[in-house]
Amino acid sequence: MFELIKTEKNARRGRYHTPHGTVETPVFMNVGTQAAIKGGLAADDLEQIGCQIELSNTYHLHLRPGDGAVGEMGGLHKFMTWDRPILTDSGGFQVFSLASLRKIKEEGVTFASHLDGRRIFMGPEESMRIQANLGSDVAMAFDECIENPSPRDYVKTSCDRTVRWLERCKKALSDYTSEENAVNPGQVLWGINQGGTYPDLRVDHMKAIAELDLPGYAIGGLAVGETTEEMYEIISAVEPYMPSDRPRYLMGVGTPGNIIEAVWRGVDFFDCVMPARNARHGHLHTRHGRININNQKYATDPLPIDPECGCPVCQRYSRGYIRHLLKAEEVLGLRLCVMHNLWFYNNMMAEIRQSLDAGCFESWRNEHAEEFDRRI
RNA sequence: GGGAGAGUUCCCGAGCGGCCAAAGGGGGCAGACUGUAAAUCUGUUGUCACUGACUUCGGUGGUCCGAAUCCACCCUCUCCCA
Repeated sequence: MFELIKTEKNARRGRYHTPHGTVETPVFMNVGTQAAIKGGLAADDLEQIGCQIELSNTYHLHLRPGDGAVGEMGGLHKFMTWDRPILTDSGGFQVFSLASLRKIKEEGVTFASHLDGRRIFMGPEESMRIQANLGSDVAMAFDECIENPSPRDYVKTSCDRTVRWLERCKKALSDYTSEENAVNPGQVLWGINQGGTYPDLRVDHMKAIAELDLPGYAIGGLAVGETTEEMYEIISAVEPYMPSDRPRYLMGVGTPGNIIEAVWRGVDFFDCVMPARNARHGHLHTRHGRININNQKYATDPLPIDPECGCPVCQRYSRGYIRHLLKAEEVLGLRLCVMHNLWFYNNMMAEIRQSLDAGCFESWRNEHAEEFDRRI
């Protein structure tokens, strides 16, 4: 259930209730695809970096260790000892990212497992079954994330199918969660909007899925090839048709600036692999822009990653030391960098919420949106 | 003291007369990354007045139109025999 607390133009300050607690929005979901944050962060670390909600993946956990195994262990929350909210992505993104390994039909998608090549069939029912076994608080609809740009005809065909898939998802999940031994009976389904870069197809699709009256809606299929400007235009085009009393989730986005701009346009939930992946590659966020800690100039720099940062890493370690750890391929280097970047993202969201509470988000945005994305 | 082998660009290492500023690794430097097949991938790595020129393959001479590659001597290292 979603509570809209306050708005500032299109931007929204809200609160989302799940069986595992409440999420203050706007929020960034920390990505743990295989039930782990890459870079060696443990559940305690997630608490330390201010993570409210974690995201895991249906396709990856189905392959390994198997959703049946996770179900037997009592579901994802118990499995990873994280008793706060979890959202699972449906496998729809893998239809895009593993495009060379899959075939789409009306019933669903056949993948050649990226691990061993064996045939994996996943349709709406399979995705819901898996997510029910995982027991996340929010299950995402099984969709096709369409690459941009794609031909209009193809996008239309795919969108129509995604609506039919969504109906099947809704039916299946409600069956599975009402089973006596359901891992998480309070699990809900969020729908996903598609439509490529065509505003009219986006709007048509959004209207169609809104009719299913789901407890949340996402915009998918963005940040997959189009320009940033196109992405913002699509968000603005779709937003008026998203139910205002339901959470809105922009999937897979993005840079700090992208997130700020999307909040400004009315989005509540975000997730992105960038802060963690970039961190592993030495690209770290500061309040004045992004640095590459691998650069020679940081070799003997005694300052923390960001002197203005309040994260545990910046209270203790120098740029010179962290650079050395990365160069020497010590896992500690990855861990410290990931902790810093995720703390930066979660803290940024906290600042956004504070400025919304105070009614000054617009000026906060004007001050920070561009600067956060700068490379320095 | 006698014999055998080796010395290549930051390192290891290929090359054995022209197509060699010199393969391939490593390391260095830089870039990309947006619902994670990503601790991955890409570029670059002698100098400069850079679509060309110059210097370089232990040293010094030499052969040849042309040498990292062939010859002579020298230096250094490794191994074997005394």
